[in-house]
Amino acid sequence: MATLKDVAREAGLSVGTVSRVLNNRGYISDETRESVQRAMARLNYQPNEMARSLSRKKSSMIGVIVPNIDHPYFAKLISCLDASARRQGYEILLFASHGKAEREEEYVRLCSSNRVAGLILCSGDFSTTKLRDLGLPVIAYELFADDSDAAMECDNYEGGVLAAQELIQAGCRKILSISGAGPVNMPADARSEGFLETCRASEGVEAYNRVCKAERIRDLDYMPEINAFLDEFPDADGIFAGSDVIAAMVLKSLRARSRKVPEDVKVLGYDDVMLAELTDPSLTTIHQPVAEMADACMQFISRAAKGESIPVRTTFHVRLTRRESTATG
Amino acid sequence: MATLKDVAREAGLSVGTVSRVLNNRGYISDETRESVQRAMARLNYQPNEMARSLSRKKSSMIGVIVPNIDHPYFAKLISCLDASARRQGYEILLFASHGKAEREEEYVRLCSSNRVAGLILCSGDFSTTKLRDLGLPVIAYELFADDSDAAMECDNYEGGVLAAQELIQAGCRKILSISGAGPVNMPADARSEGFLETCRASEGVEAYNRVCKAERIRDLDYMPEINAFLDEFPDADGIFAGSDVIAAMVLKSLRARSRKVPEDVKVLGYDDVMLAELTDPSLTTIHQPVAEMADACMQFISRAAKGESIPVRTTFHVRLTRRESTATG
DNA sequence: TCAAACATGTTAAGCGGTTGACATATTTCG
DNA sequence: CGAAATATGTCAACCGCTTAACATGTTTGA
Repeated sequence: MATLKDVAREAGLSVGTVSRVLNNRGYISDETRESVQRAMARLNYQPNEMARSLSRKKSSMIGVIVPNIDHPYFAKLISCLDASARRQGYEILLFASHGKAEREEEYVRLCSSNRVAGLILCSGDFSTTKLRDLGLPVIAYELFADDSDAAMECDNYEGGVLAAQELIQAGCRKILSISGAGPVNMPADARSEGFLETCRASEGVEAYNRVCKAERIRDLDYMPEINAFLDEFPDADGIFAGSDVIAAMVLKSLRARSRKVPEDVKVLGYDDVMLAELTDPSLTTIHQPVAEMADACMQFISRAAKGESIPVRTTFHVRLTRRESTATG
Repeated sequence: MATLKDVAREAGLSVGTVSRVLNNRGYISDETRESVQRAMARLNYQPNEMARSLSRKKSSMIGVIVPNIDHPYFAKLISCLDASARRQGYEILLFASHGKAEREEEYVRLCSSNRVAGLILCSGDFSTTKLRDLGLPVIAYELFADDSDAAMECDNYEGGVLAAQELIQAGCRKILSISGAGPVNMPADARSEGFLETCRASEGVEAYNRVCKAERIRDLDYMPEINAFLDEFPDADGIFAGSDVIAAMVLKSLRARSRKVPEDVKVLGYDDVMLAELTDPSLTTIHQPVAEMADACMQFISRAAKGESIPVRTTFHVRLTRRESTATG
């Protein structure tokens, strides 16, 4: 594979000049620039990014650690991160922790070893981890990490409140919240808080809370627990699910119980992923502005790389997207 | 950030010895090994992978190019690739082409620039591209690339045949195939071939074929075309969808038309992703052994890296997973 | 006309780790 | 006992690119 030196020889110029063309630095005549570009084309030259990164002491990769790639929410998030990354000239180095703390740590180490330009953590609890030592911008996406450079969140409490209001307005009086806890505390836990507090503040509304086991994030098999919860509350007339995936499974479980949605019981999801439109009935859900959040992550990393300071915490509003699963009348 | 030299100084040893410990090479006493490890721990040393890669002229990253990360099938594929990659000590550098040829080329270039250890192409048509020049193992996953080191496929024709047999056995006589073409020719096109040929070889069965526009892969919004196709064939009693996503949308469209599945019309998907279990009715679908295929990809890259030769084409069987959408009686 | 600005070259150090050549000890064991 | 195996050190080249320092021209323009 051709090197800078080869290109310089081919173009009859010095490596310095060729490097200047490559990096758009210093004075270069159009003529020289073109001559260099032609030489590069002739040799099919591809600059060695490893060497450049080594020299610059920073790569153009962004580490992304999620619990599960296969989960529609994270798939959507990764997709948005990818789009924003490309726009800023970054690439994505992807890792799935499957909710295991030791993997999360290992992947952080790996990213650090690869001298990524930034790290986006979407999995785990780093509230006690010394992330500052890494010497690179770290963004905590919907998780606790006191030591991160920036926390990126939705207003989860608000989401819970919106969900509760919707169900109550739709006439539900015995409401069950089924959330899929992470293996650790996370901002998303505030959803059920907001939800339950709103329910409890409401006259004549009973609200219950059930949480699926943390390890479900690995294979997304929430069904056994959902079935158990629905057995426990066979007469609930409103269900708030912690994600659209859980909501879809709730629909399935209710179907098996011949309970009609939304007639007998209303269901509300969270995330607003494609799945929410494809279920029958389609899911009313709390929409998270994932694309905007992903873009903000990348912008922040880009700015942090330039030495600019970035907000320590950024919170986005969520909104309710109404579909069939909470329809009335 | 500490370097090898720092570690050597800290441990009172030479860089050569430390490097030997790091790479598990040559003679090292347990005592020295531990002393080095302690020094590394004290300094919180993280080997610089850029430098190692530069030296070794190869990174431990695998480039993966897919059309769309958000598509459940590709999300599943990426998830499996990630799992296998980690097992072999590789990381994943991920790119979404959104079906655009110029991006595919750019990403191949980027991977090459990053000197990835291998490249897995799951998007595009590289049948005329000179991939050999890249000097790295390239795997064509369900796409045409004559110049790749290995083609990884399912028996798509078989999938079409299985689908046709299922619908015909279930009593369908006017059958429509709706596939989501890629922007280019791809092995998956054989699905509808196998399907149509099987239908046409069957007495009294009418079969039609409709293809969604290529660019739908970008936003996965197949609905307008699905609606048009179902308007065109309002009395079809069997529908074979090119993916579970399309099948789920077909279900939705049929629902709006008050056509009961499976009573009035049977629907069959492809891929067997989580979505297939969550729709109502759940989807009979053609199961692809994605995990096995992903693992084979990584194994091959690993072997190719050792200079071993790998099969130029590997084809996996598919199988039918029967659920509610084709139930009879 | 003369200092900037422009254009290019040469040289060399540095990024951090790998690797091989070669030198020296000390152990081990047949 | 002496050769082989073990254990470590020194040194230097190399991977491919960046960058700064410094030199040397050629244009420009006030």
